[in-house]
Amino acid sequence: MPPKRKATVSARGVGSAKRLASGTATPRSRSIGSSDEYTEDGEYGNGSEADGPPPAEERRRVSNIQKAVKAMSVENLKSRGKGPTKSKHEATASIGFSNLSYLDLKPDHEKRPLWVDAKTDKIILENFSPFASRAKDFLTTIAEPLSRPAYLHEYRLTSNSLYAAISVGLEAEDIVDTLDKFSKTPLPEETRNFIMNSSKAYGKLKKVLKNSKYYLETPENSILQELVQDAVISAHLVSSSKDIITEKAVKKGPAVIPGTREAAGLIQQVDRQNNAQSDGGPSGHANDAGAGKDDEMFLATLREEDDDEDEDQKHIHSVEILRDSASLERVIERCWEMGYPVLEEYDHENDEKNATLDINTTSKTRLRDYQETSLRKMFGNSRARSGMIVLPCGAGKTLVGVAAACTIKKGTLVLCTSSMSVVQWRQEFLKWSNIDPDDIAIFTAESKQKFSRSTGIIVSTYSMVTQTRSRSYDAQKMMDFMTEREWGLMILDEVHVVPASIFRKVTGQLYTHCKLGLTATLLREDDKISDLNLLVGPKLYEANWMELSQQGHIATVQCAEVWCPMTTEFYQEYLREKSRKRGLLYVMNPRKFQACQFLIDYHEKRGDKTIVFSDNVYALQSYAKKLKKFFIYGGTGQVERMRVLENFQHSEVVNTIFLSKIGDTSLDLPEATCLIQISSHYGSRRQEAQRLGRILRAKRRNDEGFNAFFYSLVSKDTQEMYYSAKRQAFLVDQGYAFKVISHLNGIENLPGLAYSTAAERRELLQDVMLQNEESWGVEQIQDDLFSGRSAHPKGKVTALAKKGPKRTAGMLSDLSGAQDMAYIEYNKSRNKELKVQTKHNPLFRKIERDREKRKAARLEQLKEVRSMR
DNA sequence: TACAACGTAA
DNA sequence: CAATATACGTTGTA
Repeated sequence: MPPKRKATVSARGVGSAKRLASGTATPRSRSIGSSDEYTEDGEYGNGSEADGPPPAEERRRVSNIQKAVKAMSVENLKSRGKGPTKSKHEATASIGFSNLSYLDLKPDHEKRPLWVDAKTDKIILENFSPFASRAKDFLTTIAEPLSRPAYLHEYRLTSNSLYAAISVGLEAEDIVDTLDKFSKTPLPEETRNFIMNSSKAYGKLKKVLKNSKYYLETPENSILQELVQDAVISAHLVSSSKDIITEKAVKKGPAVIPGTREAAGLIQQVDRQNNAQSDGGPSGHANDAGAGKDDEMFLATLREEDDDEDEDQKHIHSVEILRDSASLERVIERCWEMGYPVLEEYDHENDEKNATLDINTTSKTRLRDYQETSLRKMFGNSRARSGMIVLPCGAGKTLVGVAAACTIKKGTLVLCTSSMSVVQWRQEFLKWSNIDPDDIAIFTAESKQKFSRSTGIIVSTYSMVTQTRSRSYDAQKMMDFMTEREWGLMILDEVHVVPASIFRKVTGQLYTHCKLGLTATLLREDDKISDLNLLVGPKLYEANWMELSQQGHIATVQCAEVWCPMTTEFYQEYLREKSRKRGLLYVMNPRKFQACQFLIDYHEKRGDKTIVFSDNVYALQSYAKKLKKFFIYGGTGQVERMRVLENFQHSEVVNTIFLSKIGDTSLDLPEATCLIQISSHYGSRRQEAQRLGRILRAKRRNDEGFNAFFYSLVSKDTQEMYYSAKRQAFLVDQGYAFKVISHLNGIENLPGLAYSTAAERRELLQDVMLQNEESWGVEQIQDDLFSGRSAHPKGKVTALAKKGPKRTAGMLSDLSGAQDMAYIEYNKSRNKELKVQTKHNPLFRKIERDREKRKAARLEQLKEVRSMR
């Protein structure tokens, strides 16, 4: 049995955060309140550097990388191993890898691109090696990419990644041999054993759906015997059928993915199989200078695979699992623990029971290389394998989904996060495939269609499917329709949301043979991301952002972090304030506002379309109002939203809009080319990546020398610095370099620069400081009004009560105030005022509700404690 | 339109 | 360190 290893998808952030912290790329001043950087008059402390990438910064970055590379050299490693403990520690900390000095180098190590560290199962790739591109293809197949910046890439071998490799058709021996070939040192024994042992049982155990029942299936009876003995597993099996069912196996042929060149008859069958393995990188290998004997040998190794038409697979043994999602999940998890990863495969070609859907990609549809590669991983051996495909925003995830559906040709279910993307998915299906519009239906609150024929596609949202409360009649009808049939494929858009407690129910509620998860950011800040392995399947493919942008599939982005010093007044208050208000202070920092104004002006003059993001609604509104730009946030009505977006895309006048986190996901604005972040949610890596994604599909990306811009405005010497480092971790792993700009050239000369006098700044500060208290005051007033009113009988309160809400509304618009007040401002109509008389104020109802909830929870706990005694 | 319920963050 | 508090966003239903 292989040693137990925890799947490590969620661990990726840890390493990168450490790397960032320990520095090298951009030196950061983290010293909150260090007075040497902060000058009294609020001027920029080190304003000597020029606009754009400061050369000094750049040089330091490069030299740091060279240092890191040097640190990996033989001499260094050898000497360090014998050196004092302290330097050993330094080495480990500064690069983030463990000491490799105990390894013996092969004589021709310089040509070989890999370091393999047996202790951490990490593999380090020297991306500057002539063989790097080949090694990369291989590594993405067998290991998890942890980080892929410019020079040193980091991968990790996990049981999960090996399992993915084996299920694509590689064999353990091939992996070991090839790894050894690329490695600078002889492959460590532990690593060799790990690969051989853990892959022994891989691909042997499958979860299959037959007649709306789930089974565990394997060709090796002994495995099943062992599993049935296990207490956990047997508890979740259908008790009546604990006996093992044995059947004859069915033979199958290879699959063809529509939309590929091969489907168009351009490539021979034989070549295809080789390509599937060796052509992993979209770049191809034509530009490999160092191609030589080694290459030939390497390619030969890879070609050998795939003749695993196993003759011994004559019988299949299976047991039935209980149907609820918890049981399914537990059984699969337990099998993993016992060393038998469960594969979910769908033999769609031989499925006679479910009707075949008439769908194909249109003749014009051509998949890009990387899309093809990802699909090959899914349809590796003529069956459809469940799993996840990770592609950056704007890289055509939808097309991958459509192509997958076209390959399986069975009833398909698409689940997305919002009803907006539901409509988009349907449009994409109609665009890329020849599906009959009658066969593709939408299931949302507004529209509950069905397809008329025996099978088809339904697009819906997660919340629609996982509704716990009562449903409308139509919705219930529709759910019944969906739960009682078997689906060939379920596409899970934005799959990173699935592990949430509610959404994970979908996998148990709906019968699907195969699941495909799509996402750009396989990240959550909690530890639930690894649950996806059990819920949908392994990660089949993850694209490299840098490579896609080099090939022009997504825009090239210049990322910059603009350091804005706090003004004296603001910083004093910042130091004094606790917690909540601090955030407001560093967002409203006048220097930040000026930087924002300057950048907007600069990019408008260049003809860019700019989006400004702010999480804080107060800041959003005051920035936008001061700069006279449009803004959209949660409280903005649907009509207003559409109007602003329409104008932004097509009008020459509207070149800048402000968005709250409403714009983080599923907003398609191909016009946008520049992005400024003024406030963001703590250290959310996912948010950062998704915001960057807004400009990746820029229409103009293929123009000569085109660059999109991504700015993060950060108030210097505040907590923001720390968060911003965390946020960037993911993008840095993807290879993005953040430049630090500490002075914007020419900002002093910008006409109409806001807050340029101390008086103005003081006024702003007062507004900001008042903001919280006033909003508190308003609450008090409402409380008074509310309690006063409710004391009176309904009819009597007329004039006085009517004045109440109006007065608060007036105060609010003056202060452009607290977030909760959006409600009042939008409810100025007479109707509302009358309603307020009879109804409790929503704010207080909510508070009351929450209080009750907490009380109930406490009582519940008390009861539990008592019953335990 | 209001409400309820939920997700996402450190 | 965990559970909690919080603000903002979303959805579907009445």
